[in-house]
Amino acid sequence: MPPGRESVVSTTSQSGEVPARSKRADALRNQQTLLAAAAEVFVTSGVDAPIREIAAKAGVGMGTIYRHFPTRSDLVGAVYRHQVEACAEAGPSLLASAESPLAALRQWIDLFVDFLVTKHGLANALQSDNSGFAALHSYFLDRLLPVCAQLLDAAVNAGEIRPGIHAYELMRGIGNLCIGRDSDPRYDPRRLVELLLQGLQRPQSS
Amino acid sequence: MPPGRESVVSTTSQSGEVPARSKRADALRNQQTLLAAAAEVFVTSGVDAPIREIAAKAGVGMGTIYRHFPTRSDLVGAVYRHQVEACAEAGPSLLASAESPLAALRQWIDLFVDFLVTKHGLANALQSDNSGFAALHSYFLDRLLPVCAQLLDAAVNAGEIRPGIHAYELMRGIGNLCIGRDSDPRYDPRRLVELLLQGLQRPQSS
Amino acid sequence: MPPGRESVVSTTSQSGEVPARSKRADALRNQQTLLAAAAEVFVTSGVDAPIREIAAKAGVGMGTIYRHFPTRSDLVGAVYRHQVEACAEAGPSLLASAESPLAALRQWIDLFVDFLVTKHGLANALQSDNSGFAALHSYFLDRLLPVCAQLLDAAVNAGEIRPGIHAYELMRGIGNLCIGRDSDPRYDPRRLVELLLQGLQRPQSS
Amino acid sequence: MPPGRESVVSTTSQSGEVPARSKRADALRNQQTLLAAAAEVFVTSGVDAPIREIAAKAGVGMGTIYRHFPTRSDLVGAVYRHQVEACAEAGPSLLASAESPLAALRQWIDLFVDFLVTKHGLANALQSDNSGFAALHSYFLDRLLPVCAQLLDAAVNAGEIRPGIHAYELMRGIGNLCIGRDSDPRYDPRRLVELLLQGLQRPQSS
DNA sequence: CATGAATGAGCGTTCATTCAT
DNA sequence: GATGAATGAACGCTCATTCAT
Repeated sequence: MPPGRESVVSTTSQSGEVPARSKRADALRNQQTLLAAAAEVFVTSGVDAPIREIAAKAGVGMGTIYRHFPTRSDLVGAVYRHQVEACAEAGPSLLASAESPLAALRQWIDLFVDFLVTKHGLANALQSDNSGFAALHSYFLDRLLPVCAQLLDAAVNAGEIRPGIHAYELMRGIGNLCIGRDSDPRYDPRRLVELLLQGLQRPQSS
Repeated sequence: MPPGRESVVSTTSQSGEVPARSKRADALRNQQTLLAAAAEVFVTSGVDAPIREIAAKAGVGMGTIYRHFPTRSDLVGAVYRHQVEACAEAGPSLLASAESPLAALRQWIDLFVDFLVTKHGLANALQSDNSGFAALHSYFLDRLLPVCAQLLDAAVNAGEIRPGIHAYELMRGIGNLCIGRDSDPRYDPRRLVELLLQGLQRPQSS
Repeated sequence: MPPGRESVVSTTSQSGEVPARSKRADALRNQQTLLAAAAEVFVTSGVDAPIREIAAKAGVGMGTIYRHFPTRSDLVGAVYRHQVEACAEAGPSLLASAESPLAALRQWIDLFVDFLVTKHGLANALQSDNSGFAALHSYFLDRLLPVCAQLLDAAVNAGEIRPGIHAYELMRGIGNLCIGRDSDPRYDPRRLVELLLQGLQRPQSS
Repeated sequence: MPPGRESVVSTTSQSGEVPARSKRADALRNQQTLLAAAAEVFVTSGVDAPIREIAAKAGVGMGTIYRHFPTRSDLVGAVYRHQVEACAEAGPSLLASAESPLAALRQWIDLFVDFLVTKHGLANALQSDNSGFAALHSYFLDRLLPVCAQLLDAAVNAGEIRPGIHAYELMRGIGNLCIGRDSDPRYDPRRLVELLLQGLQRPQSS
């Protein structure tokens, strides 16, 4: 039978699984090669890069990619899963360690932006209406939205920022701000994201 | 089926038009038809709509479009030129009439956002790395950047907003915020743009 | 680039239509080339032949085929239209000229079989559940079913054959009998079709 | 292509196997599972079903199927062997028990049609020019042709039907008539097969 | 000048078949 | 032997762009 096809969400498996089948070793190595290649291609050609290109870069057949990642977003999801996880996990711990909820939020957003800006076209894909990315979109939201919401709430409760903005809106705003040809010296997403944050801060007039 | 319509040549149109300079008139009317059609198509199918679709709507051949607008962005630019002009011209007059430079800036940005959000996919196109839109990008910048910069400077000089942001960055930020599936109830670009503005007003914080 | 495709041909064109647009001439010639090529390919590779193969044989791009015949069955239909028409038109005239309705039916079926057996895979396609052939199926039925029904009715009314069989069933039966690798010496569709006819004839016991 | 692999006909099959070598038991059980799975899949997806699907249903690897049944038709043949056998064996006994050779033939054909129409796509496959089915074709013919011929001869000798049709032709005709989308209410293969039979009975007409 | 027929690169996707484990 | 991962040919289809008419 097919081993597991639990796609996007949680292949991870950090529990010390025994490789049920030695076959797995090969396949796993292959997966790694694949993910590495895909990551590389994504950087240069964006997440919309032709499957063929990724396959070529990885030195495998296209079929192999389809086998491991039936959907493009499965692939994208897998490529960035670690970073998404890291981002998600960073939320609570930042909240615990930072000197204030707002500081935590700011640091977390920094991670998030880091993530987005280094991945060519990823932010773009997050808002694409392309159905192929539906799963990816969901995955991101499912995983990160609660984290962002928690940080936001904490900052609101601490009176550091005004209420009224939803985590979804904030994340998408940040995502959008990170869209664009990488490293245009005239446009620094971070500066704009920071403005957003300052716009959220307490005392405001009109 | 093709209703056999074959046989001799066609002697072309010798109805004795004596268009003094009808050439010119014709061409102009054609352009108008074209622009109207394109505008219409852009609304429904976005600015990436197939050339064919536009040509069909206009009732002209694709070649005609290519002749008048060698590049897709030439076409898009032409279609929205009026509005871009209006936006550009509104800058100085708002500055003159508004109660403060910041108010003028805010109103101007509102116009700009209006423009972007109502044009399906336009904001998207503005940041696309698709080479076909390079000229469009330039056009927008050439025309609107100085206006925005002027408003920005005025507001800075009036002490209403902090210095340090460049008009380019602001415009692109706003442009990016306007990207997205139209009218997702959970995401309102204006709210985020407003945050950006508020972020600019703060007397300095971090 | 296209080598030379400026063959000769003339397409005759008996009605003295003025060619609305000289363009038409080219396109028409192309259509002819296309139909000829398709016909040829259909013979050797069946009506399921890859579009590419047909395009190659015709010396045109695939797009050209798609333009002229958006659907595969459009192409097949076009290729065989003449023959279908001939078959359809033969019905009434055979009925008028043959010595009896049954004789007419028999002769008509002969034409029909002629048509089917010479077209590799056509009979097959007619019963395929492949959605691409839906239109083809309809076309055949629309055109030939009434003709067959008329002949059938006449023979029934003349008391030459028993009632009870529908034209659709008969046609499909004949179509099915004509399926198969062409010219297997051990299998002659005509013989079986003739048996079918004899089975229909009047006096029958059990 | 694969050299000679004409296994189709007689893959062992003795019933009372003593699994002297447990290997054997395993392999056999495997075969059974395989055949059961294939049969099931054939019903739902036709005999052209992807190998993968069958392998999945059987819970084995595709390689295993290829080992046991190098050719698709080997598999199809194996799946339906029992029924083919039953059909083959029914011939002589029907001949012995029926009230007349013709009655026997009719009943036998009924069995044959039963067999064909209940197997999704089987009739179709029997005449397919797909090389993968060549062996299947042979197998059917080898096994059933003599039976049919015997029945036919008997009926001819009894004066019940006209001579002149060969068993091969009759069988293929019947096979063809059974091709088609299952259970189209407008087309009943049996009715046409019956016509064929009646056509054979006539004391000579045309 | 306008037209739109033609081109063909490019993409996603499927699946028979092979072969390392 | 059994497995199923890998391969890649093959196909349908779309559309930007060119160019003969």
